[in-house]
Amino acid sequence: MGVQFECELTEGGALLTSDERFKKARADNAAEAAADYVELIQDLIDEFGEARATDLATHMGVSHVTVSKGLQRLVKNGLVTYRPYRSIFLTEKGRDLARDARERHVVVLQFLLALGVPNLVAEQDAEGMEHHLSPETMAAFSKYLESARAASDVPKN
Amino acid sequence: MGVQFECELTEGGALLTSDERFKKARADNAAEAAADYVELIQDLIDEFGEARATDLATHMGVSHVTVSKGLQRLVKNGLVTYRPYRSIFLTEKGRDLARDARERHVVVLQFLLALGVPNLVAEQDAEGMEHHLSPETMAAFSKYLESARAASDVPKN
DNA sequence: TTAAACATGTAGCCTAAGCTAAATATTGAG
DNA sequence: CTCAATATTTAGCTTAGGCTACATGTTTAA
Ligand SMILES: [Mn+2]
Ligand SMILES: [Mn+2]
Ligand SMILES: [Mn+2]
Ligand SMILES: [Mn+2]
Repeated sequence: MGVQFECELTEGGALLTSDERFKKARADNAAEAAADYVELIQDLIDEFGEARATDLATHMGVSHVTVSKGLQRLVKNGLVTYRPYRSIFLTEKGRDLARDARERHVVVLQFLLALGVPNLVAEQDAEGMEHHLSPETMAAFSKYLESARAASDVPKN
Repeated sequence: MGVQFECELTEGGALLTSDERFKKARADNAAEAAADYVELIQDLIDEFGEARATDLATHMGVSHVTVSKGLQRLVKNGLVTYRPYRSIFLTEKGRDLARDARERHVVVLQFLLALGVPNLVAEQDAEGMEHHLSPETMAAFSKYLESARAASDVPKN
């Protein structure tokens, strides 16, 4: 499986590549829910000391039933532990994913703001984009962010 | 339905917003497949004069069965027409969506390249990101692209 | 003109994510 | 201590998007 038919180098350098891009995008989509869950769980823990299913439902705009099933999936995937009617904990793996998710979220958001995108819109776009950024693109965003800060932040010197 | 509980303005300007972001991201994900289909169909028509189901399967890296069902959904949503064993056509609505999808694809890709992201990676990230950009962010990307071009393209003057 | 190769469709299965309605567990006021 | 409010789970349904195996239609080369 994988690149079975190289690239179809369409002379014009046009867009006729192979399946890889699409597969990657689909995989990213599948991982999206998990990342959003653990990120939010960590946020709730940081702000309120604990995360409960109801809070997740409220903040994600889904029913509590959806959250319940979602949590069962997270447990199955080793990202979360919890006992019925108790608060939710992240596993080591869950915390790692949450940290990564938060990092992305912040970088993407700051980047969009630096580009001049209005706050609310930037929040929305970041929520979707954050799941589709390679390390290289993350690095490029960060780099831009730094130079943008350098240019405006310290007009001294 | 919608913003039922305004924003929970967490003093620190932190990330405790409400459900809207997540809902939008989910909707964008749902629309993603359709956009990718019509974009690819238009690309194939432009390059080869027609689009067939097999080609779609090959290029998207899914089985022909998945494409068959996908096409039925597209028909149901008024984006495509086709007769069994014949080539695939976009409706007016389908062409509009394809045009929009291509525009986004190009802008996002060019933007990432301008930021210094390597070609292959940029292709991949663009394939996912392109579905999560508001008009505002698109505009910001375009603007950046123009200024970047102005800075390097015409060193004269 | 017919058989093989190729393209498309159908049957039937799966998982993720969503939902409502209904059952059950926990918490908290009186 | 008990009953109501709140939280959680379960049952059972939906749609999108995948899949394999198999059936059927179309093209093409002998
Ligand atoms: Mn997100
Ligand atoms: Mn996020
Ligand atoms: Mn795409
Ligand atoms: Mn695209």
